[in-house]
Amino acid sequence: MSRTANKGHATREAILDTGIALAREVGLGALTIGELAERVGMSKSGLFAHFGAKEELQLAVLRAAQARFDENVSRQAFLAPRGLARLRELYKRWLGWAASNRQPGGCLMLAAASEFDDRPGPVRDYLARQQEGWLAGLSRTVGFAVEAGELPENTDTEQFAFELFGLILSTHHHVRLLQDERYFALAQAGLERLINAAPLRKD
Amino acid sequence: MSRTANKGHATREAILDTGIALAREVGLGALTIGELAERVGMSKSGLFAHFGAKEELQLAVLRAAQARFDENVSRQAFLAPRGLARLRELYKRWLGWAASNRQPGGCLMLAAASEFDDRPGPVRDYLARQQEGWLAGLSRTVGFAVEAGELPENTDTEQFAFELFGLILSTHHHVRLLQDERYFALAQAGLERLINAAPLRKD
DNA sequence: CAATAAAACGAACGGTCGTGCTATAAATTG
DNA sequence: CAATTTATAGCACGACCGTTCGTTTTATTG
Repeated sequence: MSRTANKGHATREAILDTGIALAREVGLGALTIGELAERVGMSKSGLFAHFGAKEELQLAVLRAAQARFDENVSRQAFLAPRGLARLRELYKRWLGWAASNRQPGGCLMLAAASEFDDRPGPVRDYLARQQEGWLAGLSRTVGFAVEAGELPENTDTEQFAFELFGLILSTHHHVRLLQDERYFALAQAGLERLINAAPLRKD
Repeated sequence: MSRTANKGHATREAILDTGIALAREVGLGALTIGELAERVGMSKSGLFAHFGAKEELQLAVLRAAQARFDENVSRQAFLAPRGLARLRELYKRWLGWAASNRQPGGCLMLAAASEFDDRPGPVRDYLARQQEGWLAGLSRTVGFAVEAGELPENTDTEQFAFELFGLILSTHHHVRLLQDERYFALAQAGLERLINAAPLRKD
């Protein structure tokens, strides 16, 4: 028996697919097994058996969402050459992912982080670890632009990444809450200002 | 009978006080009447009678939190003279309010906005209207610094406010999720960069 | 095809949810 | 103090929660 070709794996994938969508709508904490089972078209207990606990379902949904993010944002952006080109591509795809109003719910990871940042446990731990990794990757991407001579030698890459993250968050917040796509232009202007007046190390 | 000296008003205030704290911990959507009643020390139905509906309780909690925010941030900052002094004071108090790890839960309005930005209804409407007002006030505060000659004449005040908001959000996100107060320094550096390299209007 | 393992189901559990209703206790008023 | 309004409590409701368990259906294997 191959590891991926069994029935269980297939339905599990379908559950996670719908689970991501549902969690986006109601929040990861408010995701309920009954509602999810109904959307998938199976019984509550049948679905439950795949995870054994609500928390495991939440973690599985987060991991699945993370995988989709990596595919659509990180991996695609890494096809662009190191430097500003890659940074711009990453920012563009990240913005589209996080703040797109196309489908309801915005970015699941951002919403979950806001929801769980005060609830100790595996979910919070997962989100924190993932955030650390993402921030480190961002700094590295900025660093490549420095190495390429496209940003000042003494650019503070961590500060740059921190502010870049703020631009994404502000766009996410305003686009989603105020339903005004005009804020995408401000996000773009913010990136250009970061590039043209990059934060420098103090030393 | 005076309007404020009756018993009902007093307990209602106590309920909202505890309600803010509880909503910070579990989220506004997950705030339950039973748990809140227990914390306040009264019966579920007794508490419920004050609001008549869960949604009214949520709105009342939000309004109460808003009032506290206005007192501690806006009103205090407006004691400083117009210009960069007021802007810095506002930023400092805002940061302290939103990202302080002193008491659990962070900023209720930010958390609620993230939670309800996809759930149409009175709560969402309230948050959106409040956000519009706050953003307009921010722009005005930046504008005073322009009028005072402390920022370039053609400063884009909306862009400035948008990016300022991003710095707060990024600090909130990182301080709360990663439990690292080091990010307050990045927030400060971000403000200085905004002031020293302010975004300019394109025209 | 038969034997076996995996997956899904249905019913039930103790709890908690928001929300009525009715009665009692407390505060306010004349 | 008595009358009356206001605030609180108690109880019950239907609905849904996460979880368990035994059974039945469906896949996989030899």
